[in-house]
Amino acid sequence: MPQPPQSYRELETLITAEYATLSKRLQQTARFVLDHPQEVALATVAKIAEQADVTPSTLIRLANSLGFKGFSEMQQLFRSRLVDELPNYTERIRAVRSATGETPDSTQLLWEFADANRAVLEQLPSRIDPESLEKALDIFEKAHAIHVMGARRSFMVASYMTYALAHVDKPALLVNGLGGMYGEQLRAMSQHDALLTISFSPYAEESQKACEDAHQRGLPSVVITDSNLSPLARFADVVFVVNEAEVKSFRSLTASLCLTQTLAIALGVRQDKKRKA
Amino acid sequence: MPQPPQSYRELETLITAEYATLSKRLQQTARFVLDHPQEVALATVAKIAEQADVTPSTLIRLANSLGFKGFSEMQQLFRSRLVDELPNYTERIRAVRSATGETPDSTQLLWEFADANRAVLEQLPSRIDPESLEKALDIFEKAHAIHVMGARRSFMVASYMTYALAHVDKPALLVNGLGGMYGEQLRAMSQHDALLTISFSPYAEESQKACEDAHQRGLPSVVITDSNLSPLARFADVVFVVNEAEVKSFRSLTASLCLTQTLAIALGVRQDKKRKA
DNA sequence: GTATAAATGGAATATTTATTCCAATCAACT
DNA sequence: AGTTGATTGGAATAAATATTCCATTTATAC
Repeated sequence: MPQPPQSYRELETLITAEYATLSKRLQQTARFVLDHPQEVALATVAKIAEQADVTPSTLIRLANSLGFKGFSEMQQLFRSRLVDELPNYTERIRAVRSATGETPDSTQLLWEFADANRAVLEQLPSRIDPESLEKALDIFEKAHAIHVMGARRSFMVASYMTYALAHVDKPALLVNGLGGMYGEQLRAMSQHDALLTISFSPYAEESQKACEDAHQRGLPSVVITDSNLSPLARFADVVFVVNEAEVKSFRSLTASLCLTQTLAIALGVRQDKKRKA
Repeated sequence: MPQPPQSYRELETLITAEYATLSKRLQQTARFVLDHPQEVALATVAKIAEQADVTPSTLIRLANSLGFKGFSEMQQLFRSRLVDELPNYTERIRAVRSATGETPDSTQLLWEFADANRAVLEQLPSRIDPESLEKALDIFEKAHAIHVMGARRSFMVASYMTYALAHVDKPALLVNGLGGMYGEQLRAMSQHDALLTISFSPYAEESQKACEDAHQRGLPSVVITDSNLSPLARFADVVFVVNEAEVKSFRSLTASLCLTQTLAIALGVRQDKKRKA
């Protein structure tokens, strides 16, 4: 291997090509460096090795087996990539936009979506009331099981929440309406459970119904929606209002997802603490 | 000078403010570091000193006189600037974090998630190859119907994509494995269809199988995954590698969602154009 | 199963890089 | 011009970081 790559892109290609011929540890390492180029660019061998869960020697060996004289030489390529790619974000959007004129070509769309979602995420945490967060977590913690309801566009968020809750060992049930059994699934909620409903305009009939149902039966209920005036708001014990991004009249769900993810993991953290105590 | 700046922006302000009070050599050095932040982030003291036409000691002295313990500490700020473009934001996170007792853990988590996802979205568009985007759209446009496959964590993305495609009038089928019928659903793909698979480590068996299946039957196939070395990559006609955010070992799906959303809507735009023509 | 080669981890070492310190220089004031 | 105090350069030292080497483990072939 006398000819080391001269650019990051060449390096990427080389690693992909040679991957199969590498040993187990070297594969693990190769994979890590490709997946965390930023880390590799700036950290020390020891730090990177620790994060990749290998020994420093292995990193050196990887560099050597790719034709470099040592790790430092390889690191240079990762650094050059950082510098080359350093984008002034808004400038690049403008560049993409003007280069394509009026036509909404796919790359420009991608920039716009990414930017819109990014902006939404920037605002989200300061717009969520910390007390509401804690209150919602109280409800979830006390509940035996959490039923999660979301129809149409919101279904995805509900399904993700159910998945995440399961991963922090919280019994969670997705109200999916399979076989037209929304009613049956809702009736299955016990007095010790809680309901989380995600619903955006135009608020699906089923979601409203679920929320009202829980309210009448005295079940604790948390709602994620898009306005304080949402029909679901008045039935809930805790309401989260999230502002979603919109591009070309397509609304995204990034903020809601970020919030549900936080709820799930914060719940996990709480449960952990409680168990230890 | 007991309080060193915590972010690049703060540093910038401090240097500007203190500039007049600095000695001649220190002014020269300060000017250089502000004008060549990239250089300062990556080079060694000796190299920077040479370029700035001062001695290494001077650089150390500058760092010290700005409140840093040493040059390395100051360099960290230049590096962080290289990595994330919005020092304002990370500064706010640090503020939330350091306000001990006042802020509940859940709020801090929310800030961290929002930030991690934001950072990912910032990088996404420049890491997605425009050609791949166009190629994927070609495939989708030609396909009679698009089958969307995603298991476990990726299920949500698949389900969203199916929803979005339906909304741009593209026939889409979610391979959901309901009733254990993955095999049956996959066999139902016709020669004129296409497959979109979303899969992340640890790659679900079913997703790998779906992808391989399509490959063997000669169906066009697009994959969204987390590494060039993903087992699904070699079976696909187009591969999108997305870097997802990770907080407390919980991975998010923001980037994948943003990409799928873009694909769906870009497809919608294309179809619109074609219809008009 | 045993022998042989390849791969691995980790401590020892070499190298690079940052920092300190002091003598020399420069500037300000008497 | 001479004295004092701050500033500067550069060599000496300390710290950090990368690399090498070898004993041990793991895989491979017989």
